[in-house]
Amino acid sequence: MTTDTRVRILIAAAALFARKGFHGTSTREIAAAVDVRQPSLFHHFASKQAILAELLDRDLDPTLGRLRRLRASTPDPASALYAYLLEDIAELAVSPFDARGIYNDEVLEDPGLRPQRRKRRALHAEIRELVEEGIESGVFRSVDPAFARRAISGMVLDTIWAKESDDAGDLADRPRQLAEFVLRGLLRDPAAIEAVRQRALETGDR
Amino acid sequence: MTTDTRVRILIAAAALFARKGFHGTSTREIAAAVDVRQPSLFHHFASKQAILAELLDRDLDPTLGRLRRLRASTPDPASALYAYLLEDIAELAVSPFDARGIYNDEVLEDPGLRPQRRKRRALHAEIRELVEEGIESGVFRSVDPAFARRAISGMVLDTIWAKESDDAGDLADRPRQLAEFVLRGLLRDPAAIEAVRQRALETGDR
DNA sequence: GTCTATACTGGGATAGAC
DNA sequence: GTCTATCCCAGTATAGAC
Repeated sequence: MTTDTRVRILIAAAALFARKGFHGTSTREIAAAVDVRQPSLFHHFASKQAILAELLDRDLDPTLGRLRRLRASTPDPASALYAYLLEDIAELAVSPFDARGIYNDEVLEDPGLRPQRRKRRALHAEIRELVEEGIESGVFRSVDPAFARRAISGMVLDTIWAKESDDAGDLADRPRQLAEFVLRGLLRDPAAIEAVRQRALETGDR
Repeated sequence: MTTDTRVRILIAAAALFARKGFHGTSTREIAAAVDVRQPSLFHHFASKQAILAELLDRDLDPTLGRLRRLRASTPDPASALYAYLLEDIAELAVSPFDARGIYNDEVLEDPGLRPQRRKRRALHAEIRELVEEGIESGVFRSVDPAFARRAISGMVLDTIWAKESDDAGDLADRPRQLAEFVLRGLLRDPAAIEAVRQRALETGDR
């Protein structure tokens, strides 16, 4: 018994969205990739947009959950951020759904994707709060939290684009590299990074 | 005498591409924004893609030029990178052409945009080399240069997205914040950042 | 250099049989 | 749950008058 057609549609659509964008991908292409006829898609999803909505949900929901859990269980904002970045990048790397095409902000603008847009905002707010906590407690430099949040999102996004790029480098080490880079940019005392990583790994492992 | 229609098309198209993406923007919308009929566009540009191509050229050519000039005139890679980031972000902020929509990699894949794709690769290569030089000379930590290049691109891209966002923070200070963040992530000795900034400003000012 | 009219294509989605 | 057939619209681009 092969994988659920519904899931195969999601996987194929995600891959195509990543390569050609949402608008640049036709339902016919998705259908061809799944090896069904184009109208069959509409038995599983009400619309092309509904496919995207489910992809977004399947990425945003667990990500938001992870971050909130980490924030609750890890008092130190620096370690929480470090652990979040590790987990997020690692998760993106192993997910069957290629996330590279679903966060082009243009597409999230559509009124039909309001719930997803709200979740994404919530995620951004959580990260931003984490940065603010770090600044208030004095561990982070006093950067503009909005800027830091954007820088982090941009790096994460662009890092996952490296999935199959030619100049990808050592992919397995990417989560750590990213977390390290971000924390170094934020920490008032970069030497503290060893301790931060240590605490982050402790919380992550249990 | 109002601005050249050709230029007004470029400005309007860039703004729409930024908001809705290339595929998500129709030539009708562009025409409406310029207040001409849709077929009139084709007097100025051979195709919709040609509009995008020119936008890319107008951004890539000067950017690549600036970076190469800086590399030639600034022996210290750390300062060169700092100066480049300052200039690049500042330039993006004042450009009449909104650059946010033109670098969705999906769209650069089209065979018709090969020249632009090549230029972009060249730009990436230059940045990567800058990072490599910094590592070889011992000023930068030994990060994966491909990763660093991606992180930088991602941050720049996402930073310009902040142009009119609600949580934009202090926009005027963004170039410095970005350059500082990146250099802190790279420098082996973060305390050296003062000297790096100093040298960068000297080269930039003349 | 801009217009109107229109050709042509491809895309999303539905109807209804099996 | 998948198929064939088909509708309908939106999109790019061209022709040719002014």
